[in-house]
Amino acid sequence: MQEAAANDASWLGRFPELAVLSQDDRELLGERAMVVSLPAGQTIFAPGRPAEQFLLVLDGTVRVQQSAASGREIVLYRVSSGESCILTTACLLSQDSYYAEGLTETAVTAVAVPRAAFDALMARSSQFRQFVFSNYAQRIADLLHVVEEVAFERIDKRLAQRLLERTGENGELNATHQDLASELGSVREVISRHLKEFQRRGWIDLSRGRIALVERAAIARLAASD
Amino acid sequence: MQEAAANDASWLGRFPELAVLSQDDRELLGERAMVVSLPAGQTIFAPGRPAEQFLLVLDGTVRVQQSAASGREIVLYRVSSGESCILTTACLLSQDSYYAEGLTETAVTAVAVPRAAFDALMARSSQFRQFVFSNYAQRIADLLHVVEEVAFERIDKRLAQRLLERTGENGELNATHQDLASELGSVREVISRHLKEFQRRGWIDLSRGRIALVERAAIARLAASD
DNA sequence: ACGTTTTCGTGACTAAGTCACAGACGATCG
DNA sequence: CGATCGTCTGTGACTTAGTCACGAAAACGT
Repeated sequence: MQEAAANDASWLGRFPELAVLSQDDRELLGERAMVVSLPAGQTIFAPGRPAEQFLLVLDGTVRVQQSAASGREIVLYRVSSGESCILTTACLLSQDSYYAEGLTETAVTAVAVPRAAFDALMARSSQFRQFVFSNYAQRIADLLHVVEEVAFERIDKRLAQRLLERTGENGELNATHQDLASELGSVREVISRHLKEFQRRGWIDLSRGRIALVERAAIARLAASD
Repeated sequence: MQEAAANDASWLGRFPELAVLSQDDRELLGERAMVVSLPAGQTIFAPGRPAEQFLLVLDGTVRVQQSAASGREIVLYRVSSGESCILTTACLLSQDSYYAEGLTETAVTAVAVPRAAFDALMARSSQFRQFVFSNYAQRIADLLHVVEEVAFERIDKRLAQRLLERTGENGELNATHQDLASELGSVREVISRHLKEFQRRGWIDLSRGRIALVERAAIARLAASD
């Protein structure tokens, strides 16, 4: 059995884009980065709190959302295994931080790269820069997608998309109507009425805090409708 | 009178954050970057078109917007003197580009930094990296702001904000109702009705393609209302 | 002056969000 | 087990936003 060194960097295997780093660069990450574990439901960044490290998620998911003063919320994107929190890091470094916050949705293990090591890698590795920029690009694309949906798409279509995205193998989803409303930046009443209508059409099965897909194909059709 | 060298970099004065670059780095920019002029109304980037250079705007403004299949549009942000187009550069480098496009709103002069020089500077100058990241942060903050507004704010308030933002000294704005609708991701009829109501209250003066603010204070009150 | 194009106005309708309140479910505790 | 309590869901009445269809008015060129 192989023993893991203190500065083990075997987690690098989770990030294919980092596999191309030089031996030196990998060693730097192994030495300076720390694997951290976080429980579910923890706020890992929020407005006003400076972000002092670059996080790479190994397991679990982090939900990044925006909350309005009214209490309404909208999910911007999720960071899951093999992805990074780069965007919000930079965002929170800026002076006027906007109201975005990150929450662990499940228990999360992540690699924390200290600011100094991050900067050193940006300086010496073009592959690392490539990794960082493509991460940025992905997140920006996610944000543009949110803008597009919220500005131009119907709520029933967006709801159908979320139901498909967020149900597991078994076709079930444990979420309240309010949870779904917060995903989409809408309100409970509207979501309840659409869910009711989906149920009336026999597409889903509703019970308290749980939704089961019955006619996945019909939902997919609505989700893909122009 | 001082003669400008072919590799003049006097434009660097427009970017205070780049003033701290070393002499070497400034020379690199002077040698490799090119000042370009673009007419108004030109598409400078669009989905599918690869972005092969990093643009720094010297004069004029670039409007970055998103267009839906339905024809509806929304302005994401504007890039003006002393700012850069960094965000969309990275975004368009990514594989699945979303529908964001950049248009020169006025005639624009800009500095184009080729990809290779950009990469070299990212490698050797921490100040340049700082500049790039703070530019990213600003744009991301802009996008989050758009999400917040479009998801949670009333259209009359957003319209009032835009009227204030986009009127000049003289309190006038040359724009059609459709133009304003495209700013906000809304539709002409809705904007027309709100403008009509503003006029009825004596806040503005309407004529074809032109809006004049009469009661700026009242509009500002609506724009700032919770 | 005439027809053309663009911009603007409006009514009738559908969709989304707000407000207020009632009922229903599920956990917990005597 | 049955009563109680917090959370979740259902619903009606209303406001705001967006859609559709059409027509009128203003600028423009010839």
